[in-house]
Amino acid sequence: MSAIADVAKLAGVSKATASRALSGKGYVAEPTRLRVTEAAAQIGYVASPNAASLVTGQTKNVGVVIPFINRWFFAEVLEGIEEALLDRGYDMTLYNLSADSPDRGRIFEFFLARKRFDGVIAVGVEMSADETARLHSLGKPVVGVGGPLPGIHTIGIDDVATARLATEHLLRLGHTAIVHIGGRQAEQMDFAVHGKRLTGFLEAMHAAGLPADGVFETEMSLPGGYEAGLRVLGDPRRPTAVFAASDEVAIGAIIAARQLGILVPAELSVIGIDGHEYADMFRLTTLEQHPRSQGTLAVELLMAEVGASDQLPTEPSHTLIPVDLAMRVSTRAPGTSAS
Amino acid sequence: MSAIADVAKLAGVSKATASRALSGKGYVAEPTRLRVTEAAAQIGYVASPNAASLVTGQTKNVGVVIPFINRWFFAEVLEGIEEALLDRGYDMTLYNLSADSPDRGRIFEFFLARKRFDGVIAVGVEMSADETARLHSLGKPVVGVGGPLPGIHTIGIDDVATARLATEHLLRLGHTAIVHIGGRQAEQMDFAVHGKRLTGFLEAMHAAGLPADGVFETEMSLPGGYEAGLRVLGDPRRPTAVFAASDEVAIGAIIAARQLGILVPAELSVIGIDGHEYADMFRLTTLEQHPRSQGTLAVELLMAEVGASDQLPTEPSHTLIPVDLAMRVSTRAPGTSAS
DNA sequence: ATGAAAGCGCTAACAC
DNA sequence: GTGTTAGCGCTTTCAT
Repeated sequence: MSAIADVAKLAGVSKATASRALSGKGYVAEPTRLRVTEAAAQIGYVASPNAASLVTGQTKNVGVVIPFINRWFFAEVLEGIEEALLDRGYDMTLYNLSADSPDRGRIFEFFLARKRFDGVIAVGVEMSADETARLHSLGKPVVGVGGPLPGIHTIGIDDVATARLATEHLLRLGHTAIVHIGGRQAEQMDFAVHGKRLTGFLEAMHAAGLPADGVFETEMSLPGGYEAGLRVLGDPRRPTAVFAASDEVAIGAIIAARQLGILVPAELSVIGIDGHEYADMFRLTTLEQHPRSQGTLAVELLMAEVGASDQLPTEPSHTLIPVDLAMRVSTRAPGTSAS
Repeated sequence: MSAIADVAKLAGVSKATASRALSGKGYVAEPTRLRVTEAAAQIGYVASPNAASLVTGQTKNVGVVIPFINRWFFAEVLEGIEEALLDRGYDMTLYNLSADSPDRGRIFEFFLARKRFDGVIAVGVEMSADETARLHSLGKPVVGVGGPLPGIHTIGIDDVATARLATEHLLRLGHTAIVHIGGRQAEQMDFAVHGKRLTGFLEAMHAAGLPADGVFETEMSLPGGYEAGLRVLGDPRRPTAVFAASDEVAIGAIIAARQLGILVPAELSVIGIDGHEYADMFRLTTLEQHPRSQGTLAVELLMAEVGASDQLPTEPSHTLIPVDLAMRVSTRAPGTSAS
């Protein structure tokens, strides 16, 4: 006998009434509702989401596709999503989609095709037209975090503008020997993040009439920043400031600087992008991009679409998260020491 | 019409045969099987796991309960689990169970009660007798990572022994002024990890006939290690070696050391526990505890139980992951400089 | 080796 | 307001 039948019997009502009482949908007399909820509590009844999904089509589950778990920005977005989802009674199913792994195909063709979710959040995943089409054909809403994606609602920062902002901050302090350490252009992340941040840097330098020949490529990670930092700063004609394409790269570079006996920020200003919680510790200036809130916002966007699935789809938009210079600014004018 | 009915019609067989052909269970003539799989491929058929679960009770989904996503050890375990699960065609549903948040109750009483999974992996979560009982009553296998849990299979490292090993390594190098930086005893993590690692330290110091009064408590994180590092190393009578209760604390301490102009490892040896991938960069000696493999192993254990659910339950065991001194040893004898 | 029919646990029409 | 009935899409006896 189905579980809800037990509840119904115990409360002396029909399954239908029990269902209505428990789900809050449809008319149920208050005393009846009470008897049912009590009966449910007594047996410890929890509805089988499978059975419910089968008939309603709603799964109370959201799929998240993400390329990394163990990278600060992504982990943070994930925590934001998870918390927001939990609040709404949703489960989160995680698909760790390594950039160009052979699993990518399987995830789209098999895992996602199972439609175990009411919607999908793609974090930092640039989907091909084919992939978005496939997702759309499932008839489930999709939102993206990280960059514009044709046909779906997305949020993210303006990478070019952010990079320009960071560079301009250094310029404003009087730095002229500025170097950019960024991800390798040959191994772009999705949404060409490496390229966009480089572009912003170049734009700012050109606008200031400065040569922009100080561009160093490395892996977009802490060890990558470290490695590049050693290269950049080992040279006696080293720059007075570094704009790193991510906080992780920036921190790696700072570690390298200290390794070489260079004081940060007294002898070298470093600025990154992310608003990393460790920035203070490393004396790092960073631009705040609120990864946690990006996760929360993505959930809100998705929920709006989940609820309004029968409405006309609104024009897909790309919402830009405002990026601001974090309070913990510790960059200095060149040659300046203590604050 | 149900999707499998479409496949069946296209292949000219009954739903039952189509199901058998697709699932591989039951007798199907080879040519028939072929016709069915082709038909399925043609329509792009993927079985609805909801409907299947409803009748089989199998969900092809595993729930993971974990206190942090954004901490290196946990993120790494998670990636290991996710990969192993994906290989087996399983989905992973994540429950981010913050230590003592009010959500904890909700997760056990509501989310987990929904039984959307064939099993649960609890990572670094010490469950109360009540909680394990509740989980058991769902009739789904559970395995734990991090410490022994009564009644279920678990894996983890021997925290006391590992801490002793780390301390002994420093003693063997000739250090006598050794300090322990660990998590606050008042805010234990689950499984009393802080306490156990402290115990191992004290045991080794006592065995060596040394006073063990150098114990500093802080938050078990990178900033925590930094803060404690400043305290410990600011004192002119500073130690020659630090045993940190985790790599994150160790790295924080090293950052503090460099901030204070102390060279690591030339002037200060630091040892941690985790086998953190960033250890090299920080010149950190660390004990390898293979977090990724712990995730993989947990999945293997769980799968064994999922498959053999009708067998007699084997006696729950706690498997100790061997911990070894990572190759990247850079600790030094006191007062020693370059290698 | 294949098909017909029952039913997993629930919700949604539709009657009353 | 409440009960009756008919499925949701699949797997699984049980016949054949």
